[in-house]
Amino acid sequence: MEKIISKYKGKFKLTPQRIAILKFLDNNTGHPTAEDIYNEIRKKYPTVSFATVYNTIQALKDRGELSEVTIDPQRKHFDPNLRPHHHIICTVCNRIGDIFTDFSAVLHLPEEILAEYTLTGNHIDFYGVCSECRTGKESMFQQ
Amino acid sequence: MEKIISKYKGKFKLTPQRIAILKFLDNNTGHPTAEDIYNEIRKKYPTVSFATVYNTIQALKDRGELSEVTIDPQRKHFDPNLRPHHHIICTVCNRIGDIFTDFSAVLHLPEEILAEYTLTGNHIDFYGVCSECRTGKESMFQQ
DNA sequence: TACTATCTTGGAACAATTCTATTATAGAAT
DNA sequence: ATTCTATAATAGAATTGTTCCAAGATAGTA
Ligand SMILES: [Mn+2]
Ligand SMILES: [Mn+2]
Ligand SMILES: [Zn+2]
Ligand SMILES: [Zn+2]
Repeated sequence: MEKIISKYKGKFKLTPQRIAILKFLDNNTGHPTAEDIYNEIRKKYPTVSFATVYNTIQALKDRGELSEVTIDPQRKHFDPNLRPHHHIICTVCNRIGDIFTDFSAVLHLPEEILAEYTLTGNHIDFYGVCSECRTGKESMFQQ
Repeated sequence: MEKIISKYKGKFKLTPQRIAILKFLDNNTGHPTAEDIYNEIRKKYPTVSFATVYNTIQALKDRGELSEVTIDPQRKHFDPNLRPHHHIICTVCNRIGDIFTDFSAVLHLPEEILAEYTLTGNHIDFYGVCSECRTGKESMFQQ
């Protein structure tokens, strides 16, 4: 927490609302939506507005400290972890988990694709069912 | 086209609007949005409504004949090709290309992930710059 | 302590999508 | 061919997620 404050000192105004947002996002691996952030901050600052949440998200994205995760067709999720990584989505509860393996070396693309595109990156969405969602219904997911 | 009509015969009502939509989607590799479909159908049926486009999309999804591509944070794209495949997005023009390589065998996940999830699938988004977007500015993309 | 650039806020605006009530029609039954 | 009815098309309202805006508040500096 002290680290958060010192990190942003002099870079952008640290208001109580922003500090609460930064605190919530710090090491947050839950891929929260704007609404998730809003609901959390509202606990401590009941009058916080969605505009503040979106403004802060935008400020952090502009500073390259937050990324947008496009997995959920309904809403945007955000990720404070900027280390390149992949995701795994539980198809039952929709929770998004992180996978820190670099697969670039094994993702050999066909020549025709390499001829047409200059590659810059890749992102994998794995799909599965998490252990919590399997509990009590193991049989449903056994092959 | 005849094939389309016979394929749907007796399964769902073939209206002129739906036939136009099916025709547009048949073998369409352009990953159109609802608006793309609407604009195309409107050429022939100027009074077609967005509701008809969305209704038909939904009917096709329900019948498992159209899938939704969640890549663009702004809007949904649709894909009539149900064969599992991956995508490559040009980061300049945002066009979405198809990649029909199955990487499952080389995507070895860490034990802790395999312990937590029952895997069911994967989808890769590759990023790059297409040849058209490179034209005249090759230098920008050379390493 | 005062100043001001920046931030917060509520609500309006917006864009994509879904819903609703009404009218029209494809395809089946006669 | 004509009638019938379940299903589809339509216009527009409603909903949802997100962005914009104008006014008042405040963090950080002087
Ligand atoms: Mn992540
Ligand atoms: Mn595709
Ligand atoms: Zn789950
Ligand atoms: Zn391009």
